[in-house]
Amino acid sequence: MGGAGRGRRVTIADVASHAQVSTTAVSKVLRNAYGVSTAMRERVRAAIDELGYRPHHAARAMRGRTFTIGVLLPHINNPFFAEILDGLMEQLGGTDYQAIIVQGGRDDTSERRAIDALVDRQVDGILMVVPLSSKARLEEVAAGTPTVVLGPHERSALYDSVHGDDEAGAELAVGHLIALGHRRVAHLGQQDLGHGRPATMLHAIRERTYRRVMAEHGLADEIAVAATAYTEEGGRRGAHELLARDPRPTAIFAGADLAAFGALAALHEAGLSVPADVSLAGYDNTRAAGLAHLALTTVDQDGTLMGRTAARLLLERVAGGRASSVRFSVTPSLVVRRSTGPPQDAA
Amino acid sequence: MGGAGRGRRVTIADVASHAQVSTTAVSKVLRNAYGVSTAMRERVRAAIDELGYRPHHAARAMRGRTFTIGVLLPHINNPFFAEILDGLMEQLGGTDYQAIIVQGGRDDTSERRAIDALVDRQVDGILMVVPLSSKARLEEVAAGTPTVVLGPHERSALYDSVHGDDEAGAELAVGHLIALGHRRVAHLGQQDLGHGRPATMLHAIRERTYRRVMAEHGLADEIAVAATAYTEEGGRRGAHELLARDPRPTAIFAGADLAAFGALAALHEAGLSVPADVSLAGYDNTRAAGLAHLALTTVDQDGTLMGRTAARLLLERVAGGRASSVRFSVTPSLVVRRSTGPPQDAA
DNA sequence: TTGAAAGCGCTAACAG
DNA sequence: CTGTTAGCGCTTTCAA
Repeated sequence: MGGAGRGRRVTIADVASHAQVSTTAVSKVLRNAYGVSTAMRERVRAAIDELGYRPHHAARAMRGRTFTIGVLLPHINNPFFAEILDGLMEQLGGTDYQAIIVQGGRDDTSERRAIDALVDRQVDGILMVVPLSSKARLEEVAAGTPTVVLGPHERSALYDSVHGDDEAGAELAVGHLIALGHRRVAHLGQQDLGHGRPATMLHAIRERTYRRVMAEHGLADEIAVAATAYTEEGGRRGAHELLARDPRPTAIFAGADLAAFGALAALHEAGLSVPADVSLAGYDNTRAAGLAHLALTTVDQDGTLMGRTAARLLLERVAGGRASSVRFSVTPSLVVRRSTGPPQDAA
Repeated sequence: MGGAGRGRRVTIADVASHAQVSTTAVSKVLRNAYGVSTAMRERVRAAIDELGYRPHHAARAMRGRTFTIGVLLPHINNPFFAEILDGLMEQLGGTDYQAIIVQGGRDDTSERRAIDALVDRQVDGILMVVPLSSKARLEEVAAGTPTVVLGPHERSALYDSVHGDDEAGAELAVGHLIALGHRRVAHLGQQDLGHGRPATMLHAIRERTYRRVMAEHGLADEIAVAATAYTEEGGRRGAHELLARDPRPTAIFAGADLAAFGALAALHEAGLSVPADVSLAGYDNTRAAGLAHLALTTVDQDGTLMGRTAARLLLERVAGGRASSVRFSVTPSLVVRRSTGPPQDAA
């Protein structure tokens, strides 16, 4: 059943009769609405405390707010998402809003189901982190529920966007490797999963930028991409694929730290040392990348700030204070550690 | 507001009139209840599809089920939790149930808030993963909502328990290190955060077992514990603390892989090599532990199975098919990799 | 400023 | 097997 044990639950009717006022009055006090005298407010509050009243969420949802922010995460195994969530939770801390998370999964069918679950539960706002769904689908959702999308570089009139400047980030990483003297720089990317809008997905932008920067340095012929997944296993598989080429790359730019860790495993398995034989750069600057024994060169992009900002924008939308949509871009920076160095023959 | 855009939302009344039946009939079809002819069922289903009807979650919650399973996770940064969740999602896959996740956080105040959020939203069942709250508090929740608790070794009449055999696991790890010839085996543990029931918490059991096994081998004087947190940073700090002792340990048993990774960083910073100078064992067998360049010896305990089982037990409870409570224990096994070896002087 | 009353969409008795 | 109807607890006009 409903409450925290036996017995009928306490309703606003109970509070009302206990405080000798109407249910309307109680409702108003609960919502901090206008038109309640201080005296009445006090009486009601006292009654609420005495009776241990808790609002019935579902009943509330029937007419008004749910005080819930829904968060769509592709999968919780990526530590970068944890940072985003930390930022969101921090920003939500002072408010009455509660975050609930659903996992979108690998394909856009299961993601759709997860988003529907949020919409069905009438969350007051939705944060979609790196969604696979098409822009049309996102706008469909955004038309009904305040929405912020984190990841894709899209501008929509219906939702706010928060993302890192993936072009700048990828350029930093690839540029760094080339500046060290590398020519055969390969890339570990992610396969397109959603069938919606590859061009604006962050993995596509990182890959495209890699290709552009290579070409700009006259290295178009050296372009080598393995498109797997931004996971440890994906990185490992992709790196093996890249290392099998002849001649093999002297540097690898992984689109995500997780993939870079997988690449480290592959390099180890191939008997190659980092950075002497192969340099390796990642993306996200996850906690693990900073650990001394890994010391991964990577692109930092402050996930906490992104999460905080997304939450702020969402709360603004929920409060109804903003009609126009907004785009927030975080500028990344390169963190050079010991996983990158000049190529052997140039040393 | 509510729906997927403009216009009034489709209700069972619309479906009923469109299918020329009563709302009761529609409701029954939706819930797969008894007493509906096949013909009517067909008609109703057709009407549902044609009108694009979706059940109103809040209205449903007022009277019946929410078809929601709430999951409490301490924090999403631990990859072992991702495995548990994978198991849960897999088991929920074929059903109408949706999982929503809330983050409990560091202290039991914030955990309480997260659990309340689940209870308030009238989830049909709750899975609490390694909760900090007291047993009394858990039972309070379990009295009102079907509950499964994953982690603590408690038996309660009100909820089901799923946990690894942490005694066996810790014994495997510590025994392995001692068998290799180590005497100064230290332990990286977790500080007690909740003020409820330290004795049954898995980190307490791992630590207690470490102490017991050491004593049983006549190594009581060599016991050394750093109680920080099961995180990378916690492991790093704790390991530095342990390594500062004189004489320093020749082996470290970390209560979690995440802490072991932090310890690897600390060892690297101290200029010590693994396993030549110090052997290191972890717990959980996370994906990363298996990567070739880390090759962490660790205790495997099949988080997916735990998640699957927890979900199964929860669904049984939700369906009301079981009165008695159940305890499910997963037997761990040791995965020996290259991070452990005989001590230097014994080699 | 206050309160009475009409629903929100659904489920579950209860009648037919 | 099918339909009628009374609420679930809350918010929200609309009067007083």
